[in-house]
Amino acid sequence: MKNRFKNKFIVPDLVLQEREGGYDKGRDVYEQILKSALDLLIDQGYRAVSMRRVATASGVKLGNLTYYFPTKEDLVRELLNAVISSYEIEFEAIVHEEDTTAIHRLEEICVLILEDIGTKKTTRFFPELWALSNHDEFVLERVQELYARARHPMMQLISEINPALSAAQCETTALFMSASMEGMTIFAGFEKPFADKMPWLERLTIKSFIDLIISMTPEDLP
Amino acid sequence: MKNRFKNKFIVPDLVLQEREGGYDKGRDVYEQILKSALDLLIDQGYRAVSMRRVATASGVKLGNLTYYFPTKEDLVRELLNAVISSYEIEFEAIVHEEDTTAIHRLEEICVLILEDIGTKKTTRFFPELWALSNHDEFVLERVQELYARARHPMMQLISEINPALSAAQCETTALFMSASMEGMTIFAGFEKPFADKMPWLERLTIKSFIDLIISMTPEDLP
DNA sequence: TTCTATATTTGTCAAGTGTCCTAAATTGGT
DNA sequence: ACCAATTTAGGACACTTGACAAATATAGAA
Repeated sequence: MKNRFKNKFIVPDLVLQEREGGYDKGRDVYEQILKSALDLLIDQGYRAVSMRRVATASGVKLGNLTYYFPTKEDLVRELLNAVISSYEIEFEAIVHEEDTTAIHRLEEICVLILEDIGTKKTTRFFPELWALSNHDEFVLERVQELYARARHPMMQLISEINPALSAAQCETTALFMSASMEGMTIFAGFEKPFADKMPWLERLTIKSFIDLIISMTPEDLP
Repeated sequence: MKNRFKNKFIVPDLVLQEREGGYDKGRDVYEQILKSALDLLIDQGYRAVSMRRVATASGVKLGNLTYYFPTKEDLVRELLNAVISSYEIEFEAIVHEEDTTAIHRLEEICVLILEDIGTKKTTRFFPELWALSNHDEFVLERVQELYARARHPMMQLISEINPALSAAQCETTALFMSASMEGMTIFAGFEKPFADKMPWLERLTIKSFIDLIISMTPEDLP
């Protein structure tokens, strides 16, 4: 339990891959640019993410911004990569906690995901990704890769809870669970109309997921 | 069953409220503009919906477009209204089918929603709405109003299946179900990586929903 | 036909967009 | 202090955007 809190504070909003050359100041500015771009995206949406706005928001001149990110596409891709990486690291941290029963761990994962959905960052960021992914192959692949990594620990636990299920069946079940939880972003995410109902949605989610996994027979799925 | 097909063909993509004055040709152009704007939104995303693109796509001069829609906001609001209205009409049609058991009707509603999610129009349109609703109060309210209408028939059937549940409990359960299904847009929607898995997601959805409703006790929710 | 409401065209405006280029300033190791 | 690599600043280009105005054309009832 303490670890969860720890993770929430340790994992930053952005995780950037180290550059090769460059001075120290350059890396600071690089990070500040992405941070400002993320703030802009979260607070005002993708429309507000223009080279000039990112420049002024990060206290950098436009010409200098194009030095770090020659094209807007470069900027956006690096931003998405950095943000998505932060989630991947967060999930990685959960996988390495092995203390209680499979059911309890699965419950913990669901709670963590659903509480993350209530976050401003997640509520604002992911719908933008979903919209972008409809017309941008790169975004689609990157997002689906993230979700695939999130499903992985769930699959293992599902298999552990109900060993009668095949790998494919566990995969489909994890997909169902993940999709089911993501959908709550729109209704009970940050400042959404049913944000106050999230605790009850969590209970329903866990109850129905556990019941489903336990009661599922190999005949229910191929 | 035949009615479902019938509805799919009868309900148009756009439902526009009748104007007061104006010539016949004016109404045709008005409709053509919204149709082109929708195509643009679906095929290329919200970024592509500019006054000029809509004008050329609909074969109308820019000046003439601003005659029908003085501002872009007017155009977008009318477009959303027209599209969302079409879904509301679709749901209205389902409510008035009263033939079989409550469980069977609930299953039918879920199947219809999930199959609609596989549609190109729905897969492309709603994520744009979700993203817009994060920074546009009008869009948020309009979308939530649509979902509220969609939950209404579900609530009634839930109450019929498990009469022990209170109205608030039915409401929360319907919210859970709706959110759960909407989330599948991102994974198994039109041309999404798991679009071929949709039939199995449907089975899991229905099984888990029915099991949840039946097994739920008044102590599970407030 | 005549006439008015309706529809259409053409052109313009200021503001914003992404991208590029060149010169200057700064950094940090030698 | 020197110097090359790195960072910054400023300006410019071609283009798109939303909004507006004035002139013209068309519809359809009188």
